[in-house]
Amino acid sequence: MGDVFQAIADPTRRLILDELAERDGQSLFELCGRLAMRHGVGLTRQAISQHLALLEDADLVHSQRAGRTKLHHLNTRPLRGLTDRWLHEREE
Amino acid sequence: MGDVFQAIADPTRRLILDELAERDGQSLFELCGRLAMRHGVGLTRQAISQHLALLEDADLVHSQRAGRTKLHHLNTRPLRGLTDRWLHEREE
DNA sequence: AAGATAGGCAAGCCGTGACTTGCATGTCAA
DNA sequence: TTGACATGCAAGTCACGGCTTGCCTATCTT
Repeated sequence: MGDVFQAIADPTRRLILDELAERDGQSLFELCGRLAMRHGVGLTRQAISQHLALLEDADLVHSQRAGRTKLHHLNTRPLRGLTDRWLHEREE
Repeated sequence: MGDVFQAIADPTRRLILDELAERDGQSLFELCGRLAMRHGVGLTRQAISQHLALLEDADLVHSQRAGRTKLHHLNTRPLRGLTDRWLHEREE
């Protein structure tokens, strides 16, 4: 299981999470298109694919195959309480 | 101003934040010692110093000079609501 | 003033991460 | 079955990040 902190360290990966938060269950091609149109991302399909693999490894994205396409779903559970480790200390 | 996500991506920097959360206002030498003793960090003083500079650049650490020593203080404000960007979308 | 202490600056090494290119695999339509 | 479409795999390039080494500056003590 990959490191969540490292997964969200990359700006492109944060944009991917943004996109999935707005429209869940997108395919790889769909994501490439929308990232290019709406966020000015000029990356290759493979680049996005590798980012998705890393996000999956960090359990931030779940995938589900549907024929020859692969739908990607956002999983926000690893994000909940991520920073509590430091915020809670200040409340005492 | 540096990127907060990138700042907390490094495990050593997260340990530094842990240390400052537990005991605020430590000097560089103090941090080096406690990181070595309590967390098994075997890094040079310069390495820790560079991590601190990056944390300061991300506004996660404030520093204050006291004579020839420099005290470091944790600033958790940039951490508050860091992940709301994705968590809020799911609540609608 | 001189030595010791706390920290800063700069250059260099080295591994890793981001990205591309090229080819292979699998699935759907005609 | 054949061609087009969606994705996966692997190798290679390239730049950046983390770390070290060496030297310099500033402050306190005696």
